Amino acid sequence: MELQTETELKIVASAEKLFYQKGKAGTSMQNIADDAGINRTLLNYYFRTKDQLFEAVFRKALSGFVPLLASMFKSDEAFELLVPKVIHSIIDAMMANPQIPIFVLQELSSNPERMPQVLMDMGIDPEKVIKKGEGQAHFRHLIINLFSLCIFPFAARPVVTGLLFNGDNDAFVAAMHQRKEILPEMFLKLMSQNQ
Amino acid sequence: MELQTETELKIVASAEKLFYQKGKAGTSMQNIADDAGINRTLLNYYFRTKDQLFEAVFRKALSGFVPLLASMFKSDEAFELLVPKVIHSIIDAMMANPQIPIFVLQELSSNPERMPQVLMDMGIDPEKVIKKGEGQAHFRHLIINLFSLCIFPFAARPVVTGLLFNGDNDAFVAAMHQRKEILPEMFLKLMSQNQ
DNA sequence: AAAGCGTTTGACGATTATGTTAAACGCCTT
DNA sequence: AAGGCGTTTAACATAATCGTCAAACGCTTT
Repeated sequence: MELQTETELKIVASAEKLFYQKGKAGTSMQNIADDAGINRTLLNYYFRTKDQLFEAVFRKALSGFVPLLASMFKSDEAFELLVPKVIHSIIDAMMANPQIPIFVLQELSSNPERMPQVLMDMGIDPEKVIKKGEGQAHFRHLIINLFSLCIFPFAARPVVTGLLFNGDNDAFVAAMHQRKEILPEMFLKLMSQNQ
Repeated sequence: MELQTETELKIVASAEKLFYQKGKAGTSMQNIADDAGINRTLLNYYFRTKDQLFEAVFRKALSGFVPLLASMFKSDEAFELLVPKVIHSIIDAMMANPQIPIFVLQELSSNPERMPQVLMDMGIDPEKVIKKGEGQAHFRHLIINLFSLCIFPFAARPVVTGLLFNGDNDAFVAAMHQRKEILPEMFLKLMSQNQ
């Protein structure tokens, strides 16, 4: 890995901000350059093409979650102990970067052919994931539930805030903090249904 | 409402398909015209501008869910009776149009200032929604849970399919059908935790 | 057959986006 | 002070996008 120059960092920061907000096609190289306060040609100097710049941003966005997923599927801990930790980690990650889920999901939805590569990068073997859950009834649904409950509120943030919190963003944030404490209990209840 | 000509219907169909897939900025008028097999100028003839065409598509996308949400918040039925029905309706709606959640959420995330207008269109008064749930502990979290559990799997479809179903789309669909039966029970368990 | 009307088409103009190139700049080394 | 190297800049070439307009088309009405 090469050392990153200051301009390079500014570029990535602005590119993240704008790509997250308006998407790849909705953001021009000029937009990014303006936001970073630099000449547009510098983007090409450092990243060659828009595609490559986007790729860098996309990979960085993924890199924040890969360890979370990976730890989940590689750990030897029992589900009951693992779940509360995972919930905390995921929600904390979401609070830090609330725009990432929509960004990543939209990109993967547009280009689902990316998935195999993404799984590779994550170092996750789907076969093993499935094997790990063979003991637990409705294993797949439980995994889906776990991530749904943690991630969706952020993906649907404007709707949730508008509908349930009267547009009050602070209230939303507070609720998400509270959620970290409530969810594990709820989730374990939900797991036990078929035993 | 005016009667819709055949070309108009073709335009909307192609616009939906492409906007859903690649977003507003990622889709050109030419793309839509090509997909519809017509001359590009016709898009302007029928919808004046790209913005207006997009608006038509966005509203139509919303219109599929508005009644679901509205019925949820307007019904007099007890939560316990309402929930299973709502779960069925939402998942059925998702199966019919799996791309809509990402599309709508991405648009609302990019332009959250749309929310008030959207709520207006839905004929929903947030104040009343909140009042309705005052009796139930963690009311807001339960609402969030309900929609998370139903909608998120579709928003994250490529990830879910890749990670849990080995890329087998039919398996995903089957699991979502199964989910309609499983979720109500799970959810009601989850609700009862604080009583 | 001519006129009229809504629909469709091709061509145009203005704007914007991307990537390349060659020159300018700044700084460090010799 | 001169040369060298990485960085930054301005200008250019190419292609794509969007909206408009006037002409062509097709079908019905007179």
